[in-house]
Parts: sequence; structure tokens; C-alpha cells
Amino acid sequence: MQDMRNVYDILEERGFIKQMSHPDEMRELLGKEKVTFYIGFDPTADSLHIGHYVALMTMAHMQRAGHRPIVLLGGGTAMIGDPSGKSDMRKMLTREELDYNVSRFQSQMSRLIDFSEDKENGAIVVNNGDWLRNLNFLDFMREIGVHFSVNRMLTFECYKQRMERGLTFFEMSYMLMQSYDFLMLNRKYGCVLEMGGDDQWSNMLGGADLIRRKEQKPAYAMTTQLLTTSDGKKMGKTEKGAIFLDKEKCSVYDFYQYWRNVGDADVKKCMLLLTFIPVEEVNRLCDVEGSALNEAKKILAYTITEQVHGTEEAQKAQKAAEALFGGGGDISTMPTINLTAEDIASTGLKVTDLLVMGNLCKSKSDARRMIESGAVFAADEKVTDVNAVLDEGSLTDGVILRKGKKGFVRVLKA
RNA sequence: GGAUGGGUUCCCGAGCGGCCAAAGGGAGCAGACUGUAAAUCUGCCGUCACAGACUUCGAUGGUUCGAAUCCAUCCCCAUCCA
Repeated sequence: MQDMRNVYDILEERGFIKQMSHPDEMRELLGKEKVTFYIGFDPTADSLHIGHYVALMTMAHMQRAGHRPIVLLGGGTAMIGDPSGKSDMRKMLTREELDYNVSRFQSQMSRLIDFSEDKENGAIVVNNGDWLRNLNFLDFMREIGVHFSVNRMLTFECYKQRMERGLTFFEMSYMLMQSYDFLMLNRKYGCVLEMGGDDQWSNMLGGADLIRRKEQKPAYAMTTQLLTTSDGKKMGKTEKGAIFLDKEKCSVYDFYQYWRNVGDADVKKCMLLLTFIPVEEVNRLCDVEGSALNEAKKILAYTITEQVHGTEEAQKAQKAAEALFGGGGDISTMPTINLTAEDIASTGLKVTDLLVMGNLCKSKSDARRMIESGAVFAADEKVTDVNAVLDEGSLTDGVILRKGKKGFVRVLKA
């Protein structure tokens, strides 16, 4: 199962690599020995989202090539919040929230990364809260603080931007802590490479420099491409919020649909970065004209969904999509709301209420407007009355409520 | 600590006593066109018991028939000075 090619080449070919501190040395190292590397994740939400996924994929490629990943969870740094790429200071989370989030992350990652302890290059999970939370300020400043030049830090792009909006010392120390993480991992596990999103570049360089100074040993940094659309916007945002990997926070159906609907220009990039489909195959699928690209989108959507949610869930999402868009197919797998007797009593089966319940509309006012503009259908009949009510008898078999072309829910009596 | 300029709806940003649920843009949603794409044009875009009512313009009080707009105090932010 080991791919004998140098991972460096694989990563480069698939378009992962954005910046790299010592490309030639790194490539050589990756080709000849098992390298321990790490990627940090800040547990500021209770689920990973698609933005983290590129990092996870990088990690998976590396691990498949025999290298050992360390997942660093930022239980300590998240208490500060990284200022890079943010226009405002992040809200601070409590320790309890952070610990909870950390546990969620770990289970989501295990689908892609092998954490087996008996395996030689099984991934390790560490939490930087373990060493950061008990740090003594004076010791830290003497040992680490002296190595950082404020003059130099201020010239970094990430801080420059913040200079205009304000930057606290609190936030600036983020770089020191992230660098310290790298140093700790280097000492404890022989970790020599930090990988991460492009927005982390300066923090990562800080760490590599720190190791070179304090330990007189080589250390490297590599950043990966951020997942952006062809016009430069970050991917993974929708009306309902970010595309989370947790199906409670983003239903499998919505997840699938997100990829099914990516812009033509982004299909190839997504396939390369988010799936393991071989490059030649990707080229074959994507180098087609016009609507033929739809086939590639289907494969993309299915593959990512399978990777994240498993085969069974992916098939359900796919079947639901076929049923709704292709006609026929299996209806039982589409998003469904099961009404209890209580729900029936409280909503009175009003279409507006049901639209909100099914997450098709964000408020009853919104639902009302949608009906007024003729976008709502119940069992393929246009709903014209804002006070329309479903017939309770029809619920036994389920009624499909539709908003526009893409919003569907099946309403069932529980 | 001092001086000055600010805090407006998801974001940017106008408004500076009634005509303000609040211009304009972005995002988003819907309609037309399509390929469940993009671009374009059109409509919507605080909430609700929806021809009406209610809540919103940093916070709290006040002036007024009437405040996002005026006054007071407080909180926060930016720039310059210390």
C-alpha cells in the first residue's frame, strides 16, 4: 500500500504546496527517512469544517508515505486566538468548551488518519494545553521571548494588516507560543516539520527558526494551499454557515449537495486536494467541455462524502439527490422531518412552520415571503396561500415540501 | 492619563430630531436563462397572530408630542501625544 514515490512530489503535483522553507533539503529528507511532522488545529468550534480538511488530507498523504503525523490540538493557544488573517480579536473560550471541542475533533479525524498505537507511524495526538497552561511567564520570557525581535515581527504581513485595526500584545504572543509548541514537539518527539495553512506561514517560520537557534538542528515549515474558489473566496461557507464535518451540524445531504454544486472552475482543484483520486484520473474526468463536467461533480461529491461520512451515508445522499433531481430513485433517504403528535398540534401543519422546521427557511417571515413569490411546492403543487396547511392524512406516506429547485424536505408523521 | 475621530441591520457603509425597519454595495435566497455550474437580468432580504403590530442603530438613563439622530454617564475601537 505504500506509495514509493516521494510524497513531496505527490503533494506538489496535487497542488498542496504553497510555501516551503527549504524545498530541496526537505524533499531529500522525505525521500530517505521517516519524518515526524505536525499540524496544529485550534479547537475554537465543536466541529472541524472543510477548511481543515486540506490539512487533514496533507497529513493522510504523508502518513501513507510512511511518515509520522502529530496532531497538535490547540487547547492552550486557542485561549488566545491567532490574529493571522482575522480582522478582529477572537472571542475567548473557557477550558471546558475547549476540552469538549478537542474530543470532537479527535473522533472526526480518525476517519482519515490512522491513530493505531501499535503501528510504527501511527498518528499521535497531543494538546498544547499540557505545556502552555502551566507555563511560568518569567521563565518563558527568558527562554523564548529573547529570541523574537519585535521589529522583525512587525514587518510580517500578518501583523501589518492588523496594525491598521489594532493588535494587542496578548495576540502577538501567539507566534511565540506556536513556535514554542514546535520546539516542544521537536524535543519530545523529534518532530522536524510543521505543516499548516498558508495563513500560518510566519508563525511556522518562527518555530523553525527557534529550533534552529536553540537546538542547533534543522527544522522545516511547509504551508498548504487554502481551499478557495477560482475567484479567490474561501470555500466552505453557505447560508447555513460553514460546511462542518459533523453531520449534526451539516447534514450529509447538504454536505453532498455542496460539492455537487461547486463551480466548474473549482472541480479539479477540489478533487486534487480533497480526494485520493489519482491525478491521471482527475485529469480525465475534468478535462471535458460544458455539462459533461457534471459527471465529475457527481464523483467529487460522492467521494468526499464517502471519505467524511462513510459509504452508507454517501450512498444515501447520492440516492436522495437522484430521486429529487433525476426523477425516480429512492426517496426514503432524503432529508426528513418526523412529526410527533405534539409537533402536529403546535404547528397545525402550517406550511410556513414546516419550512422553518425543515431548515428550508430561516424564519416564518422568510417562509411567508417564499410562498408569496411562488417558490414553494407541496407534493408538486404550488402553494399559493401563506396560511396553507397540509392534510394530516397524506402524511402517512410523506409529503415532499420543496423550496425552489434545490430545497427539499420530506414531511412524515412519526 | 490627554487630545481627536468613531461604534448603524450577516459584512462594508450612508443617515445625524418626524417622510427610517433605516440609502448604496457585497453576501444570501427566489424567478427567468441553464447543466443541481458560471455570467446576466428581475424580485426578496428584522420578527410576528403580516394591508396591522412589535423589536433593532455600543450600554444605561434623560430631553421631546416624537430620537439611530439632542444631552449625561459608562463601555469599546482607531489615530496622535505621554
